[in-house]
This record gives sequence, C-alpha cells and structure tokens, in this order.
Amino acid sequence: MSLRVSQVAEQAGVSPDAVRFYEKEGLLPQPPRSPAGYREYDPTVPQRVRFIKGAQEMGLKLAEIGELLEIQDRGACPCGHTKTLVERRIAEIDAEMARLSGLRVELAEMAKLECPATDQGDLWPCEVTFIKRGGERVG
Amino acid sequence: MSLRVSQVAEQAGVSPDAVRFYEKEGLLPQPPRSPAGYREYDPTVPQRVRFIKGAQEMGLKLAEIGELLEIQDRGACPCGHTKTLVERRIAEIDAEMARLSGLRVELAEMAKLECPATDQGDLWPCEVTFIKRGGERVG
DNA sequence: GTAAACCTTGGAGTCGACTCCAAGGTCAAG
DNA sequence: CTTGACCTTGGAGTCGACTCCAAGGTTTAC
Repeated sequence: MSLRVSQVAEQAGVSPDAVRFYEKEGLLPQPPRSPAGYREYDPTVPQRVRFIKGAQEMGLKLAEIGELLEIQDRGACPCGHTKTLVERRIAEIDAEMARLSGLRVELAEMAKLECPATDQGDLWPCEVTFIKRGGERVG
Repeated sequence: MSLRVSQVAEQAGVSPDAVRFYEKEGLLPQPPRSPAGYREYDPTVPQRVRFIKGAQEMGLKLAEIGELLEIQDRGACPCGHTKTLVERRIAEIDAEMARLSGLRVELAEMAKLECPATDQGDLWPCEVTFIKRGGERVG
C-alpha cells in the first residue's frame, strides 16, 4: 500500500507542507500519483524523511543533506563526502563553543555587576561595560 | 561639528545602511538635518552604535537592545532589566553549549566510521547511523 | 446527499538584520 | 561646468526552512 502525504508526514514527525517542500527542493523523489493526482508514497519514504531530520539535527543544511542523498541515490558511496561534511560541521561546532564559552564568561561577569552609585558620568555599569567593549573593538 | 551618516558608520565599524536601519528601528534618535536634508549626527552617536554592536555580540537581539536603550534614554536605571536579559541569555548559552557538546560527540563518532563492506543492506554506515537516529526519535 | 477531512497548486508571509537598487539631489575639486 | 563622491527615499532582495492561504477537487462516513 502507498502512503499519502499526511501519512508520510505523521510517520516522520513533520508537517505535510514540509514533505511537499522537501520534494520541491529535490530531497524527495517525485512520487507516482493516483488518478486524482494525489501523491502515492512508497512506505520507505518516511525513513528518508527521518534521515533528513536526523541529519538536520546534526546541524547540516538541507542543501548539504540534498548532496548526500543525491550521491546515495546515484549508488556511489558517500562516506568520504559525508566525512568532509561532518568534519566541517565539527570544526564549526568547536568554533561556536569557543565563542559561546568566552561570551558566557563575559556575561556572567556582567550579571554580577551592581547598580548603585555610578561613577562614570551618566552611564550604568552594564552599559559602561558594553560601551567599553565597543570602544575597544573599534578604536 | 556634526557627523554624516558614513562617518558615523565608519567610526562604529558598520555600514551607512546599517546606521539608517538602526534609526528606522528606533535604536538611534532621528538626528537634525542640514538644509539639504543630510543627517547631522552628534559625535556621541558612534559610541551608541558601538554599544549596539557590543550588545549584539553578546547575543542580544536588536529588539532587546532597543528596550535597553529606551529605558536608558528615559533616565531609568536599566540594570535590573539588563540583568534579566543577560541571565536569560546565559541560560540560552548553557543550553546551546550542552546541545553542541552532545552533538559533537555523535559527529566525532560518525567521522570515525569506515566505509567498506556494508552489512546493512544498501545503506552506508554513516547513513545507517543517521537513519537509526531518525527511527529512534520517531518510533 | 452532504459534510468533514483530506488532497492539489501557486504564491505570499515569517523571522532577523541587514544589503542593494533606482532615481534623484548636493557638494567639493579641477 | 562637469565629474565623482557623497546624500536622500522607498522598496525589493537575501538566507533558511518552512508555514499559511485561497480556491478548488476527492474521498469517506453517515
């Protein structure tokens, strides 16, 4: 039996619109249609959609996932390519974590600051911190 | 002396378009105009723009920065509010770092996988990993 | 036979922070 | 007096991954 778009969507945990969107973007093959024009999906399609969601949760973009699927569909082993993608993503994650960790320190320091008795003109401690940062960056 | 939009932009390290955009969004006051209609900025404005950039690098959204500036402009001490914003952002950062760190582990494991001799039908190890993840999530 | 719940399409709207464009006005230098 | 570098405005375009809509056709249940 074939599946309708909303059944695929439900089984994969996405919206029917998303399924149609993936098809439009070339991530899902165009399925055969019923006489009335309804999409009739192969029962393996929800798995493919879950693959998309899984890869997406790994931080890959739809375009990248599309690349992977395309290579896979052509029957070539995409592992090398996948590895490149994955390693690039790991590097991005490392960079982002370093950035966030530095940021966290600065924010935590900022959150410790107290308000009363400003000695910096008409600026408050937190704002002074912000502005000093801006000044450092540029000047 | 007053500054023109591109001078403000240069001193703050942004584009003239960005300066006009901030004005449109209410983050910068509408400056007086020259007879020809040119914006004539107070020399403190680049500092305000750097404040915006600084806060932005902290991960605050323009709308939030706008809130801060508005309170500041009204003469009220925004420290409590700033603190709320900053603490919220810290919580977000912690959540994001936890997510990324888990992700990194999974990706690193994936990158270690080797290609040859698939024993899982017509899927490659990396894809199997992806799909299994999808399957776990949903089923 | 009719109402609800699906399906189809194309196209617009969303968020965020801009950027880019066109079509014109202004100003300093040579 | 012209060239070129600025300025003005409003509005459209960008990226990403959808969501929502209208206006119609179909299928299913009662």
